[in-house]
Formats: sequence, structure tokens, C-alpha cells
Amino acid sequence: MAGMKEVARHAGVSVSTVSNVINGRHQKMAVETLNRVNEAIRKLKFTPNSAARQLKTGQIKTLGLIVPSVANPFWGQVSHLIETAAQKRGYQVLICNAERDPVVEARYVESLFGSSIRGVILGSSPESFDYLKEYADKGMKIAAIDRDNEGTNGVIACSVSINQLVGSRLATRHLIGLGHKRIAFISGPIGTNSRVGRLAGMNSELEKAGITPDESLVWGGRNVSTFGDFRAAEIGRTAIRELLTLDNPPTAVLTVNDMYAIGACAGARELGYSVPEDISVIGFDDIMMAEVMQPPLTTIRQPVAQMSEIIVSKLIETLESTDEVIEPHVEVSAELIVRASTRQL
Amino acid sequence: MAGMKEVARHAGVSVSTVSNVINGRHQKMAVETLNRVNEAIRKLKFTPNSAARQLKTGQIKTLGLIVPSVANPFWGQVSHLIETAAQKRGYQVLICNAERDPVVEARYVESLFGSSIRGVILGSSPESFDYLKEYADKGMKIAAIDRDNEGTNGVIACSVSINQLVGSRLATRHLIGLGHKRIAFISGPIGTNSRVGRLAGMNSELEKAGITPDESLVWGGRNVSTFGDFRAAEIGRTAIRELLTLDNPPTAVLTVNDMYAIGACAGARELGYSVPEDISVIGFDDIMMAEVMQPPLTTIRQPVAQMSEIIVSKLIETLESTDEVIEPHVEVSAELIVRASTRQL
DNA sequence: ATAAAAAGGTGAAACGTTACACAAATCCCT
DNA sequence: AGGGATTTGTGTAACGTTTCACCTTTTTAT
Repeated sequence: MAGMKEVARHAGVSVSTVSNVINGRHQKMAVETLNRVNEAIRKLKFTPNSAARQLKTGQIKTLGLIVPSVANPFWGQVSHLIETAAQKRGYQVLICNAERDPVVEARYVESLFGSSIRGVILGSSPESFDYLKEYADKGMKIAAIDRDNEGTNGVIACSVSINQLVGSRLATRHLIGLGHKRIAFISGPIGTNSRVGRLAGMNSELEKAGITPDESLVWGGRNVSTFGDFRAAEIGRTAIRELLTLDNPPTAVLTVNDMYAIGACAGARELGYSVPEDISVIGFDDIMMAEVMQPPLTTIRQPVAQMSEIIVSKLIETLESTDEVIEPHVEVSAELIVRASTRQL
Repeated sequence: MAGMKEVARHAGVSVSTVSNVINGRHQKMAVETLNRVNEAIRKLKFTPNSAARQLKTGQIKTLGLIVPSVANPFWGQVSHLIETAAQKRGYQVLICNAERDPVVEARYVESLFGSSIRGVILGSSPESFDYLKEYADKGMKIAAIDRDNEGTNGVIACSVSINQLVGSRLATRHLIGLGHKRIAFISGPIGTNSRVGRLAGMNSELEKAGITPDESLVWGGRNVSTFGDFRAAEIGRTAIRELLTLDNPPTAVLTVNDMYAIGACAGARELGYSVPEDISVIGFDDIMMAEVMQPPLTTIRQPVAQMSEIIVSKLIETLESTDEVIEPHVEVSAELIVRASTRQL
């Protein structure tokens, strides 16, 4: 409530000087003056008014983070990690849940832009980011986690992800090595870059092993688009039901994330199948739950802590430096974590 | 980037008029003028600059939400629900992870206050809120979810929660009805209002059934205080290990939240016990995972959607109306959800 | 001794809104 | 016709910072 004016009066200097102190521009300042100002700041419990500062400078140290849903543990964890990483660098994070809906995402970006925020991290990975081009053109820097920056028409300023193909190849190879030939793929709508990539990775590995991919084994979330990620496990459950009642059911299933895998396990059990005796299940992400569930879930781990650090530092770099960011996309390694939900056929 | 000035010029009116339109003060305004202004707003894609508005009015439509950790699915879900509820009322939500650390919480509140935010929802429920009194005095309205407002020294403006005692009594009665007599209690540090209440509820129900509570059966998170909620399941796992290796181990366990229950199930299995055959486990919260895990978890459901709605509307009411809020604390009902992790002894 | 440069500070306009007191035009009543 | 009400709108001073040109005093070089 005390402003710079009072501080200035207390310290016997001008507001400009106070401003200089606050912003660390004291290279050319008598140390005695500096002390007096700091003293006054302390005594008056002065806190800079961020609205005024923002209005004046047109920018603030806040990043937007748009995720499908923080109610999904994977994104919950990522959100937390990103917040921590940003905070280390003096930035705050505004978390938004967009349910993978481009319209909602655009609305959020609009609102963030209106709040002078110029950096946003996207957790969804649509195939095209055209609906955000308008903001990119206006100066919004958009970062993507979980996809690369190819084919994004310049909308994505920087990105980090595992190599989706490699990830699902790892999973598929594991399953094939276990003797599985009929491998299903469970996903919500396959309309995102990462899902398309993971499916492609599975198919290519299948073919490499001389197995012809069976279209009827890929479950692509028909009629579930409204679920968002809010009831993610539900999708896995529905999917496995349909898959298991097929004439020629799969013996193993690869899901596009761990929540689906957890749902799939539950669904399989409800049908009287047991995991991994009757069907092997392999997830994707390696959320914390994966290790403690029953059976512990075999999965592909994404190094989320590392990814969060990288995307935050890249984005801030983009925001703060004028010259082009080198290496706009960085790829991190996925890792196969073998636990008990998969086994030899 | 177009400001009200341009809009005014385009519509041939003054900025005051534009301001009136934006703020819905068009009761006394020629409809034709109104249309002209709206048209100009649309054409210029004008978005009010929230920094300027905030600077001027000294307030913004943003709520702070401080949770232990959004990486914990329970709080992830609550965050999402609160965000949705706030949005319906035109408010944004700033989510902060404080790991139940009063120092971190106070720092967040300070920072929120510095951003002119005057309403904050606390997810933690310490026994005392004295460390926030300073901000309450300065005018910050603090709401609590998961505890009542008694003994908070006027710091808490409004609150919502289940009746903690009733919740754990429900659970305990269920266990006793199943024939259990040695019932353990698993919790992180029992230093929060809700945990104290839940333990008290269990003990009172035990006594009512003529069972003397056994101190050695309450596991209160010694040496795990640094965990925060980040690896919540780990706590349950550690706890059950110690409990099960006691000379006279429990036959049932009540955990203070579902994540601990999940960890406890995992830990029990690792020791060769199976749930519910060898030990019954009952959780608290009813997170989504509870239903799909194996075995499906018996638990006490908190009506989180309802709680979120209530706390948001109460807080906004507190913020917007001048007179005292009626019924500052509202209590919602906990519900016993019987699934498969508990059974007859 | 003098000019130039460096050091240490200052003044005031702007950023984009809001809100209040006031102005002009029109209407209504007696 | 006169005068108050009513309707519809406007001018402008803040809000609390930042920034940049500029001012004064001291130091240094010649």
C-alpha cells in the first residue's frame, strides 16, 4: 500500500532512484544511497505493484500452461514440475485446463495475451496449430511439450518431447519379444501428433517383425471425444471391453497413456480376464501410480522432470533474448520400464 | 493492442462511453450508440488491458488456490473443479503448490496479495492459521476447503468440509461391523485439523464399540514430513510395512486419504499379504483411481464437486458483498463407498 | 587552468483504464 | 412560456510504475 513515492520521501531521493534500486540498476550509485533506499523499502514493507509495472512495461514474468486436465495425474505432475522450474527462474505459472479443445485453448491464449503474458506452454499436441497462428503472429511465444515443432507453420517457438516412434517401438518390441502377435492399440481420438506417432511406431515395429498390423485392433476413441481427460481411465475400460469381445481378440495391448492402461486392466478384470496371465498391458508415461498399482504396470517412461526443465528454460530464453533460439526442438529419451503387467505368451 | 481511445474514435464517442459499454453500464444509453461502440470493439478486436484496469480499480477477478500438490490426484481434481466453478462466475484461478509448508503458503499469499488478489482458497488445514493473520488483517479473504472455521482466530472468512469425525466414524463402523478389532490409522504428520478430526472419529467409534484404541496402531508419519504430497503413495507403503511387522499387527487399516491407501495396498502385497484376504484397507476421498484399482477401494467419498461449487460461491460472495456472509462454514456429507478392499474378518 | 568525461541523480511524460462531476439536449408539467 | 427533470453523454484527474533525456558535481587528462 506504500508506493515508491513514500519510499522515495523516506529515503530522501527521487522515485527514479527508487525505481533503479528495485530493478537492480545500482552499478552507478553511491552505496550509501543504495542502503538508505533499501532501508526505507524494508521499513515500509514496500512491494512493487505488479499491475502498474506491467502496464508500463507491457510484460510480466508469468508463463501460461495449458494442459488437457490437471485432474489427470500425468498432467498434474507435469504442472507441478513446470511450476517449480519456472519459479527457480523467477517466473510464475498460470495453469489452464482446456480438455484438448482447440476452441477452449484459443480462448485461454486470448485471455493470457490480454493479461500481457507472452509465453505459453501447450500440453496438447494437435496435428496442426493453425488455430493459434493469429497469436503467434501477434507476438505470443508458444512452446509445446509432447510434440516436435515440425509442420507447425512457425507457430511453435520451441518444443520438447520424446521421439514418439521410438517410444512405442520399444513397447512393441518388448511385447513381440514376449511372443505376442496380436497387439492392440488403445487411445482416445487419434488426432494428435503424439498419438499418431505412437501408432505409427507400433505398426512399423510390427511390420519389421513380419506381422501385418490389424486395423480392427486399433481402438481410436470413437464416441468418446467429450470425455476429455477427466475420466481417462473410463476410456481404457470401454476400449478393452470392445477389444476383448472381438472374434479374434488381442493377447496384448499398448495404451497411449497410463491412465488408459489402468482402466484397461480394470475392464479386463471385470470381464474375467486377468492381467498379465490372460492379457499383457503396457502403458505410456510412467506416472507414479504405475508402480503401486496391481499388477505394477510395465510402461514407457517419459522423463517429465527433465522435459519440464528444458521447456521452461527454452521458453524463457526465447522470451528474453532477442536472437533466435538455437535448437528449437529437443528430443529426450523414452525408457522401457518392465514391471508385472506384461508376460511371456 | 488497440486501446479504448481508438475504439472511441472509430465509434465517434468518448472513451468514457466506451468504458461504460465494456462494463455493462448501458442502462441509460441510446441503443444506437451502444451498437456503434460494440461494432467498433468487434472490428478492432479490442481486448481490455487487464493491467490497466487492475491498476485503476485495485482489484481483479482472480482467486488464488493453494493446494498441497496438484501432483496428487485428489488435489488435481479439486483444482480442476474449482477452476471450473470460478470460471462460471467470471473469475480466473491461480493455482499454487505449497506442499503444506506454512512458510511457502505465506509466501504465496504475499505474492498473491502483491498482485492485488483479494481472495484465496486454502487446501491445507493446519490447526492454526495464525501465520496468515497478517494478510487477513490487510484485507485478504481466506477460504478453507477441508476444514471448518473454528479456532482460526477470524482468519478464515468461509469454509466448507465434511464433518471429519462423521467420516471416519462411518469408516470405522464399517470395519467393526466386519468383525475387525485391531484397526490401524495411517496418516502423514497428524498436525492438520482434518487429520486430527479423522483420528478422533475413529477412536470415538472404537470406544463406542468397547474397543480400547491402541496407540501403537496409529502411524503418524514420523520422519516423512519432507515428502509433501508429492510421493503420497510412498507414505502408505512405508506405514503398512511397519504396521504389519508389529508383534500384534492390525487386521484392518483406515488411511487418511486414498493415495496412502493405494500405497498401503502395494506395500502389503510386497510383504506377501493380500488385500482384502489378509488385511482390509479403507481409504478416504474417493478419487477416480479408487474405483479402477485392484482391488477396487472401499473408501469415504468427499463430494468434491459440491464442495468446490460452495467454496467458490461463498468466497466470491464474501468478496463482492459488503455485509457479513451468512453461514460462513458449510458442512457437506461424507459417504461410505463399499468396494472390494475390505471384508469380513 | 581548462575542457572533456564520468559519476550520481532527477523530472515528468507516458502506459490504458475508471469514475466522478458536470454539460447539453430533450421532455414534461403547470 | 418557464423551469425543473430526465436522458445521454463527456472531460479529466488519478492509479503506481518505468524510462529517457537531462542536470550537477566531481574527476581526469592535457
